[in-house]
Amino acid sequence: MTEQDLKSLNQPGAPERLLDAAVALFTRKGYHATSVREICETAGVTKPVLYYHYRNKEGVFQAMMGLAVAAHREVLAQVRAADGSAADRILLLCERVMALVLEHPDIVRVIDSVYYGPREGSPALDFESLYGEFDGFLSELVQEGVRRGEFRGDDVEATHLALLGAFLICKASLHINPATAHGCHERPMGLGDLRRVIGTVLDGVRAARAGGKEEQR
Amino acid sequence: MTEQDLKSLNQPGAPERLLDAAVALFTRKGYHATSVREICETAGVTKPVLYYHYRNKEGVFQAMMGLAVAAHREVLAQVRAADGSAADRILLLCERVMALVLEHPDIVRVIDSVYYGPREGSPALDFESLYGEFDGFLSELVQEGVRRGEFRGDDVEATHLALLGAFLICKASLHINPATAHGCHERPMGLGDLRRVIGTVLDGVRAARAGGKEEQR
DNA sequence: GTCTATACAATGATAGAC
DNA sequence: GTCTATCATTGTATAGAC
Repeated sequence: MTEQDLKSLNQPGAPERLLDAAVALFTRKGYHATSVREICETAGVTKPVLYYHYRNKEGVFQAMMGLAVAAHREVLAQVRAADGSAADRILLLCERVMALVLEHPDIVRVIDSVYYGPREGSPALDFESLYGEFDGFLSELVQEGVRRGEFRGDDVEATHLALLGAFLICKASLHINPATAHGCHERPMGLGDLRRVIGTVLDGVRAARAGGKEEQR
Repeated sequence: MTEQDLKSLNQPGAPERLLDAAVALFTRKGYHATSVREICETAGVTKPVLYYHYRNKEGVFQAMMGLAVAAHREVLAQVRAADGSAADRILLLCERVMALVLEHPDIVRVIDSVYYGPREGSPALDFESLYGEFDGFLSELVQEGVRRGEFRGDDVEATHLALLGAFLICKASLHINPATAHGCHERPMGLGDLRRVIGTVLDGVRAARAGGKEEQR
């Protein structure tokens, strides 16, 4: 191990420190309310250092997004390679993405706050690479389940949305403010909760073995 | 009709114009990024007028919240007074609240952006009076359904969360950015879509008449 | 209730030396 | 790559006249 490697392990360089500082501040104060000055002070560097490594404040945000998109893509690829029933794979997809979310709650909070935030003045967000790919894959899996006769096929879109909602409600628990926790979101949700909620929805769309509606195929 | 009434109908006073301008700007640019200067210019008044009628920028936001909470409370009271099966009342609750949401998309967008936004620097938000009361009522209705034998009672919390998720995913379509629409959210959802998604979840938790698990009662 | 005028801190960003 | 010094701009908020 060279001296260079050792240094980069124990003492992250300015770019890494800037990115960490930015994520922490974006989470706490939001993208707009976080000033370049604060990011630099937290990272222990001066402003021109930020403008040198990243183009500007949005550059820091986009660097963070790049990491998130890459990690998300990797998870999707893993699930695509897995086999099993449609229900198994839907559960696997949701679990894996949720695990990623729970691993990086700050980054997800920042991304969500931009997603649900205003359009003007916010950094560009590569929706398609995040929610879009997840959505699309989930939709494919539902259709596959219908083709295989696993699921009822009377309203594929509603099934897709109900599953997405189940995932969303668990992810939303990341945004709980402990000071004002309420109702269903008195505690953050874990993977176990996700499994139960997804399972409840899947139970409803499973093709009944005896009786019940049956269609196409 | 007095001259005063006529005036207030055709030419809303400074407070109303300020509130309308603020909601529009908060929606487009976000709470933090909207300046007092802009609100006043849009409303056609000068800054001291805003500081006179509302205490400051947050005062304008809280005035908007007050209207939203009042309207929401009224809807909940109407549904509480209604009768029917638990499933009927759950559907009614979701439909009525969704109708309110669709009536005031801008206000909901602003509230959501604060809910999902950062904690520091954001205006205080009376969660309990909005999501909290809705959550609590929905939970009561699910429990009522189990007591009556309408629903399976093996996982009341998961049922509650699945229903909440179904509502959430429909509401989330308000945040679609037409420029970057993706997957399931290519079009905004309407009341018909909500009914289908809620219906799909309800189908899954309904106590089977013949076969299937049956419990407590 | 509404105005003009202003105080004063903080912002994103850069020039130019080292 | 990193620094010091500085820029123009915008932010919230108020004093005091009418």
